[in-house]
Amino acid sequence: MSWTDERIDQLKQLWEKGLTASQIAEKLAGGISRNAVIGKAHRLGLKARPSPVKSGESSAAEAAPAAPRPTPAAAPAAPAASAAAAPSPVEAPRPKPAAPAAPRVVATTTGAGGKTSLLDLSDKICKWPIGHPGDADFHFCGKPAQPSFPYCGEHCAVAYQAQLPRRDRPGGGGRPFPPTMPGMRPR
DNA sequence: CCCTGATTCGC
DNA sequence: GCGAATCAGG
Repeated sequence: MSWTDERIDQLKQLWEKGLTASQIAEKLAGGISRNAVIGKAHRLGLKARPSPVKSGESSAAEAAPAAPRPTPAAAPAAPAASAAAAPSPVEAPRPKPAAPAAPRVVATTTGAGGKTSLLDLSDKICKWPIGHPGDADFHFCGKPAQPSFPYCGEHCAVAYQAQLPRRDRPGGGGRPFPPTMPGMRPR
C-alpha cells in the first residue's frame, strides 16, 4: 500500500492531533508500521511535537564523528539448545552499551584489571559470573554473547540443557538439591 | 522490558 | 519516496 492523498490527510490530522506514531499506524489500514508513519511525517515536514528524546542536544562540542556503522552481519548458527531452565546464576544490572566509538575488538574487558566487570556488561557480552560476588576477583566471562542470549556459546551450553530422562542423567536422578529443606513439607 | 520520536540508508 | 533498522532517550 502506498501513501494516497487520503491516507496522507489522515496522517496529518492524527499527527497534529497528538496521537503517537504507533497509534496512527494502527488507525491507518494496510499494515503500516510506526516507522513508516514517522518517516512520512518527516517527509511531509510535520514532526516537531513533544519528542521524548529531544532533551540532550549539546549546543557545542560534537567531537564524535559519524560512527562507521558496520553491517550487522548475519548471526552464526544459534545454539539450538532447547531451553529447559535458565539457572540465571546472577542478576546483573544492564548499563548502557559502551560508547559507539568502541573499536570493533572482540571481547570487552577492562583495560585496567583485565577482568570483565559490571560496567563492561552489555547485551553482547557474556554475563556468566566467574567466582563469587563480593570476592576481589569476581568478574564475568566477557566473551561475545550468542545473539539474543545472555551468555557466550560455551556458557549457553551449560545454562540451557535439554531435559534428559532421569535414568540417563549423570548423577543418578534425584533432585539436585536435598530432597527436603528445613521447614519444607514434601508435596 | 516496554515505550517514544529521530535518523540513516538500501531499496 | 519509502520504511526497516537503528539510535537515543524515558
